[in-house]
Amino acid sequence: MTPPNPNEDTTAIWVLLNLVNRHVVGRFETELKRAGLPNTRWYDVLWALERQNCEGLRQFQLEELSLFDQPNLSRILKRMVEQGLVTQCAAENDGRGRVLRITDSGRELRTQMWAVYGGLMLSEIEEKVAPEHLEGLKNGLRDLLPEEWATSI
Amino acid sequence: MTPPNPNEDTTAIWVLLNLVNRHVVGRFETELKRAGLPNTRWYDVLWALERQNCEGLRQFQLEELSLFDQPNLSRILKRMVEQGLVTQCAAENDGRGRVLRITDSGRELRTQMWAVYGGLMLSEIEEKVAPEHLEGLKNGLRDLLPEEWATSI
DNA sequence: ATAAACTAGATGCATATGCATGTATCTAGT
DNA sequence: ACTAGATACATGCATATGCATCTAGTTTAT
Repeated sequence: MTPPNPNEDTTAIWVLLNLVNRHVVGRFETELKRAGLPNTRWYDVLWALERQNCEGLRQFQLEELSLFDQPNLSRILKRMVEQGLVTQCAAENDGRGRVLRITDSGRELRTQMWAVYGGLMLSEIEEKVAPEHLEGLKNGLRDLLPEEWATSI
Repeated sequence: MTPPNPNEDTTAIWVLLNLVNRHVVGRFETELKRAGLPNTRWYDVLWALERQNCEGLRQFQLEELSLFDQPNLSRILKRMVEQGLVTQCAAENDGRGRVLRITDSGRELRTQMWAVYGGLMLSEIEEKVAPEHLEGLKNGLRDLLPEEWATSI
């Protein structure tokens, strides 16, 4: 009837995943907010667009790269456009589509954010994980993703 | 000015943590919802209370064990009480306090949920993590938590 | 004994998220 | 050319979350 019970390691990992996510993401959000900066999701958008430079990204492509679902991304972008961080132009060969590009002001904001964001990656991750756990952590996390995703990281 | 850049491993771990959390937690929520059951947070509350049996837990103690912040827990409990899963009695020696206990109906729901929840722990975690990554994953995740927390898992 | 500081928990409000649906455009089959 | 179905994106709505604040009760210091 009920499935066999998960073992201790499995339980520990599930609990740890939840705690770690809450704690680490929480630290990022708190510090960004304290610095008067937008949250990590905005950073991800800015960075994804900055990497594309002037070529830009279609909205559905950005969606695949980000953790947003489609309606949510749509709204976030609206606000980012309002704040002049991102431009949204009609796509050339698809009347439905929008091409997204980062603006200079968006680039500037991302750089500002990186000072905090990058610093947190150092202090909350790089300095914390013991070298002997590094590979296992990285590969173990990859194991947890569907194969389509894991290969790209 | 800007801090030194995090290395590749650090970046990979940060990205993976986010992806894994979204994917794995998402699977749990989806499957629970599909089965017409409440979400993982409710499960955590029920399980924490069931382990205490008739002794019960104060609300602030439950808060420490759970991922809720205080106002949010307060509201969740209200709904769980309304649905007869949990009782909230005045604490004996503290006029401000409430003692929480799980009801029979709460126990029953938790058991039902476990059929899905435990099964997902097996299929999404136990079957996925390669044995050689297990220790590194577990300990690496522990490394990421503040010391006060990590010892108890 | 009493005021100040603290703790437990509740509530209001602004924002975020998830999901269903809507609209416009595109593609394919006939 | 025309219709059926798919795709890109937007919007509405119900719920969840985070944060500030409120109330009631408790502890501490004088």
